[in-house]
Amino acid sequence: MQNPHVDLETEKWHISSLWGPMMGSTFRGRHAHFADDYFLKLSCCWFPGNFLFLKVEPCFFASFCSPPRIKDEPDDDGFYASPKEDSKPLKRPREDDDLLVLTHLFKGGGNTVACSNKFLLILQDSKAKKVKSKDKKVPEADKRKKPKKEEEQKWKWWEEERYPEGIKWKFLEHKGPVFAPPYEPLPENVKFYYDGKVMKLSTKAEEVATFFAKMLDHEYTTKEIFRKNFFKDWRKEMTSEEKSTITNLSKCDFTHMSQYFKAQSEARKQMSKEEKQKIKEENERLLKEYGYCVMDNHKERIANFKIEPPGLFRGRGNHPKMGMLKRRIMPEDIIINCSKDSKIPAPPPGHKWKEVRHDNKVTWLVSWTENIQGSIKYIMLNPSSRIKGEKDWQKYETARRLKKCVDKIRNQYREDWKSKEMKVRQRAVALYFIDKLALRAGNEKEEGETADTVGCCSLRVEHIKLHPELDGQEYVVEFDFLGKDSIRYYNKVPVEKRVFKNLQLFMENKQPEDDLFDRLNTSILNKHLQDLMEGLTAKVFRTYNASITLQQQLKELTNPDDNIPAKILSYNRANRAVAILCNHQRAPPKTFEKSMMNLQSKVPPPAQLRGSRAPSAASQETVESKKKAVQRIEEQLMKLEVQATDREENKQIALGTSKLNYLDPRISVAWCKKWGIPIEKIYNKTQREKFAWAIDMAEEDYEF
DNA sequence: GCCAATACTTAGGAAAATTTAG
DNA sequence: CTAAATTTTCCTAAGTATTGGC
Repeated sequence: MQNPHVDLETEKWHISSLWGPMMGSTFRGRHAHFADDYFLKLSCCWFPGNFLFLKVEPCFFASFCSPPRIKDEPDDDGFYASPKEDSKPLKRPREDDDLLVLTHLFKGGGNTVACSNKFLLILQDSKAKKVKSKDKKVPEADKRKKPKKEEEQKWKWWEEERYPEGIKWKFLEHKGPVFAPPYEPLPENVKFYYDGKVMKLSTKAEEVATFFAKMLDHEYTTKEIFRKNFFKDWRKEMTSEEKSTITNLSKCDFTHMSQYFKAQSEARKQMSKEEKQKIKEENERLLKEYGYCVMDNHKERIANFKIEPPGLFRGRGNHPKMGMLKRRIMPEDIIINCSKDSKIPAPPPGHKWKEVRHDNKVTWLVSWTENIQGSIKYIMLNPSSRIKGEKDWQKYETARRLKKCVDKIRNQYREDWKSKEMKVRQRAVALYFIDKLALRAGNEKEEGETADTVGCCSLRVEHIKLHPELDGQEYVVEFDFLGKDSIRYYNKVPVEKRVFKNLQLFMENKQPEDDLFDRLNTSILNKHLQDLMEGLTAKVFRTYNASITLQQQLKELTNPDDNIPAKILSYNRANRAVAILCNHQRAPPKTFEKSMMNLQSKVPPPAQLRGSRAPSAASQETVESKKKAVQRIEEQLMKLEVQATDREENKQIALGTSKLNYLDPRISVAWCKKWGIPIEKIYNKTQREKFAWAIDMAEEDYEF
């Protein structure tokens, strides 16, 4: 189908016999009954440029989904099959070259703009826009109902066949990134002082100075490294006169600038409703125009379509580069990735892209090189997109394959503790830590380029202490190190004697700053894991242990007799067990104590409960209503107590990270179905979008 | 085997939005 | 209504893992 102009004549009989149901009830559904054994899938979506497409695609009813493909993943492995289909599941073909796609205007015989082989038959007509704008106005009156239509139109990519290994898409079109707004010079009356005297800065120097001024309240602007890095980079932006005048950061007075920004942000808060509305609308317009792309016939949300604005770099923890200037990204820095046959995004007037490439082996739309670490940054799709969702699903399938062989692997590494080879022993002990404690792999990092943090393979002697006996336990290892994001990992763990002895051996004749596993790195470890199971890497253990823990904990903690809030507390506790395992911490909220007090004060005093109990003399009706009142209050009390407990236990623990990245969502979905918990109690809107695949496919008997 | 480059996932905190309390 | 509390979203840093060239 190379010819982009599709002759519709031959298809006419399809259309005419379809038209009635299509415009009628079946328009709202996904499948139109066309003949006894034949269905047409209808779907509709908006494209940039404001066209509504209605897509018509033949399909067999029983053709449901395929599991995510992992190289040679056995087919018997935990995929979801349609309940209607027990024998070999037919895979619904990917929407592809020979699709027939029509706008709803076809009937009217609009202006035909047939499109490329893989794409669409577009019928462009002013009516399309009319319908669109009408649609847009409706929500004003009917905002609450709006989601219904959208929900029904959601594309179930998980019911479709996957692409061959390595190919990420066939068609990709987008509008390019949104750049940071240009610098707006300060008003004349906002002054910068050097050595007590007013000094007018050049625009470039002033811009960088504002970055510092905006951070003045932060503790890190007092740090030696921050100030040194900042000052060095700031001077690069100065004119030669400025450079010769401004030689000492301590003589710089940014306070006036800082006050100005505070006033600005205060003013922003005080803005009228209309002004706020205007800003909101502008953001929505931006999102609508740049926030989506078309990837393989579907409009998909982009995660980060805005280019990171310039500013001062502040890494996490004790970062050697804190305070450095993160430079402004220009179109000339940008590499665009899209299809050859797509409309290539235009660079801003007077500018050029660094490069436009057409690489469908990668998922990113835009990339640039950042100047602090020299690393590449990408614009990619939202977690709700097919390309991210498929990968996520696959991740959990890999973890489930590990479940099947984890016992074997555990036996293996226990054997390896006795190996003659030092390398093998180190590998086995490291793997034991990764498995038991859910430690991260621990790649090597370039010294002096980043904060000093470690993972398993990069642990140093100074990070552990060995206690032959501690608090009545034998062979205790005390871990104390900074992990990812400089979050402290502190744990005292009793280990098996062999592990303990091995650790003693590894530490012999070493300095505190020497590597604990000097014969090991992540690449050696992962190569070994690859031999044990296809697709196995160190991080799969984290996923596996997190998910299996959630499943076990849910089984253990859920009390069938509990009401919904109590069951949710159990869920959160199971989630919490995982977060603790993965060491997902957070700074306790600033208002924690106070909000805890507030909660306590809301608990109705016991007197209220007792007082509600009616004396026996009361009429039957009164007794009943009083009883109900008591019940209501008790329920309320219970809810508050549960809430208080939950919050207290959660003080320093972040549940979000594990929920989003480590827990197979099908476990949660199944649990909700089993106990009649609405999914909204567990997942918010974003999370439901990300996990749409799991919500759609998992039944209550799902086993991880 | 080693290194640099690349691509992609995971992470906590800040800011914005929404909800609740007063 | 306003303000405070809480939740959600945004932001982008910081990890993991693979690959390809030597």
